Amino acid sequence: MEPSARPRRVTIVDVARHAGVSTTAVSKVLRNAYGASPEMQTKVRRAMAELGYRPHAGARGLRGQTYTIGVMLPDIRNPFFPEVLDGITRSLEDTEYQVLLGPGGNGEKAEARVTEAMVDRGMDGLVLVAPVSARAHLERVASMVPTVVVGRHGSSPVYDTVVDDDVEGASLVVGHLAALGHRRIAHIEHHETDPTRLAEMPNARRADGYRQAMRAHGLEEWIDVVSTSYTQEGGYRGAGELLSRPRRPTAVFAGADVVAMGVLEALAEAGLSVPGDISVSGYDNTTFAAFRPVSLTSVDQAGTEIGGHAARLLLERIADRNRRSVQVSLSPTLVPRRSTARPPE
Amino acid sequence: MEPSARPRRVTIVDVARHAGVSTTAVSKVLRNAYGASPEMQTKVRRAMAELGYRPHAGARGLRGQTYTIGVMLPDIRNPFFPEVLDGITRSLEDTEYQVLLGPGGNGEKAEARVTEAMVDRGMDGLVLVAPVSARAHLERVASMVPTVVVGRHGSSPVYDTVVDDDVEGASLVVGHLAALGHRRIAHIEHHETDPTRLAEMPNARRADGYRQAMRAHGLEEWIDVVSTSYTQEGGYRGAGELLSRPRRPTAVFAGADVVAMGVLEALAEAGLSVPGDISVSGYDNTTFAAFRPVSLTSVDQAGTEIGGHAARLLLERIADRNRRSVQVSLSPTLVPRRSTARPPE
DNA sequence: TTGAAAGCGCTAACAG
DNA sequence: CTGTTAGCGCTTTCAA
Repeated sequence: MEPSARPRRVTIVDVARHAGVSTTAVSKVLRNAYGASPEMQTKVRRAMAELGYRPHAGARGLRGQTYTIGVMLPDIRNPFFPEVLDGITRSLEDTEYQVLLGPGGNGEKAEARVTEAMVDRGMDGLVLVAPVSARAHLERVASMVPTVVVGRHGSSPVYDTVVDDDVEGASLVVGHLAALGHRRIAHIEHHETDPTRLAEMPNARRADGYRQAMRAHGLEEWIDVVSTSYTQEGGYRGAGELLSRPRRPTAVFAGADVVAMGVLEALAEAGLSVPGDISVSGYDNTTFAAFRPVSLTSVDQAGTEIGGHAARLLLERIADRNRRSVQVSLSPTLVPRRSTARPPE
Repeated sequence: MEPSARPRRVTIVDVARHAGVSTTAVSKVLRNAYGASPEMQTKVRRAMAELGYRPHAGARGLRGQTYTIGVMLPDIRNPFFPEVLDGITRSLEDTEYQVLLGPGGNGEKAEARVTEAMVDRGMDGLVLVAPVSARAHLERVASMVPTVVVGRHGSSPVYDTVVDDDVEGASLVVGHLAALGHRRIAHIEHHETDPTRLAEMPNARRADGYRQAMRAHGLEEWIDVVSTSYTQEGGYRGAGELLSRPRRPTAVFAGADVVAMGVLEALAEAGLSVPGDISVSGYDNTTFAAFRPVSLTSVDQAGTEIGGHAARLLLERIADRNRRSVQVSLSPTLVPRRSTARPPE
């Protein structure tokens, strides 16, 4: 292993020479393009194999495609996103496309940097997962490269969307708690100020769904929403606020599993038992929700399927850039666990 | 937003014409290369800004660099890796380099696909996190592009390594449990067959460290290692096996936090309390280890620093490809929580 | 069906 | 310090 041994890459020219054909021929075989006889095909393929040829994606991208799909994840830490990613990679593993991830970093600037970088690298298509960027930016990106937006409501003519029905998810939780006999059901939401995002972000939909469901169950007088953030700390603060109410809620619907963890922390400190004194539900059905000591009731979003749909839509759009935009909405399911039970007498 | 409005990209030629200079001049400014007067600089920069010019990474890569760093993560789900990633991106956010992730997918074939893809895309440097591939493959990759391997012991002349001292980590756990009064301390390890990997993989080091520490504490007669896998299910099976021993251990050192979750599951089913009946320790100090209902004693690996070192080493190696390889080893710390306590009388 | 030649956007080597 | 020129590896006309 000589550190200085840096052999020149095998190029299409080498393959052509080795096979005794033109570079054009090699290119055609490479792309499965029309106009290469079976004998030509086998000849070229043999040469490629013998030389260990690998096409240079950057060079291909200069004229054609890079065979690269970029996936922007806002937060690698959120255990829900890997599911989506799995769905995407699985749908793409039998294609020539390679998936590369961009760390979105939860902020408009970080997202802009990553999306620009992906465009600059000539990616053939983009999947943006739960982006927080302004819609104008999303549309600008989508106007340059085929794009599918995941986990954000609202439709655009230039990109496709895949979402899970957050209103329904919230309704499942409220329904579950109401059926157990709870009336004083509170909700902790992620605070959102930006007016355009307000309608499109899942967190806002969950809060809306909560309100709607409470009304549907005749519990409007108990509607109680605390605005913090979708973090453990947000859950902790939110729970603190709820515990200071004159009439405490008997159930807390946290907008995300991490939020629920903060709630559990606060309840434990206050000496309250779950679900004995208070029931708690999360959202996302993340890995740790299933862990024995946690056992958190949550809403499952079928991440794999979301990713699968996103990949399919993207391939379609790459094939036909002018086709009409599509919106896919999937239904969540409730996963009841030991953190929810009948309210105390 | 016309779906069909696809304006031609602004190129270096446009910038040159707009600024009234040569393309070479623009290229020099772009790269902060030597040989451009201050006036030239400002003129060109203005033109770039006015036209909204963005360099095409693929085209740049054809002659020079792509300004892209590829990071291969074996398993996005493992909450330890995001830490490493943070360290990398943070060290790189003030540079021109963009970080893109490749989903390694935990398998030699998947890893090969991703590393090849990164090489094909002309990436300037690679960080391979906890790769399972054969060393020969790692060296082949490293011989083509500057590479840093993270979380794998053993040194190579062609790539740098950054590891956390797993032997010491295991020793911390055993020391902690021994100090609490435990003697019958068992360990659940990840089963490893491949002989070359055996010496290099962190899991093997942890098991070794466990054995060494047990001896150092005069507890060799209680050495008890169960080989399963670093998964929740592996922990469940491992615990089941340990519970069937004639003399049950009073403490279980799981080689990873997920493994510990499986252990907790099995103990709960057996009606045993933690830490009342049995103490449990994990490894990695993942996010959920800190969650209130979990509160798992674990070993923290300073992932951010690991990532930071990896990025630094990579930049150094990109600057000087023939410099001697470097091995960095960091020290772990123990994070005691409520899952460990004195053994029952 | 095949191949020659031009060119994608940029950098490097070289002259001026 | 500046500009001209020749590629990088591939795809795409366009003739043959």
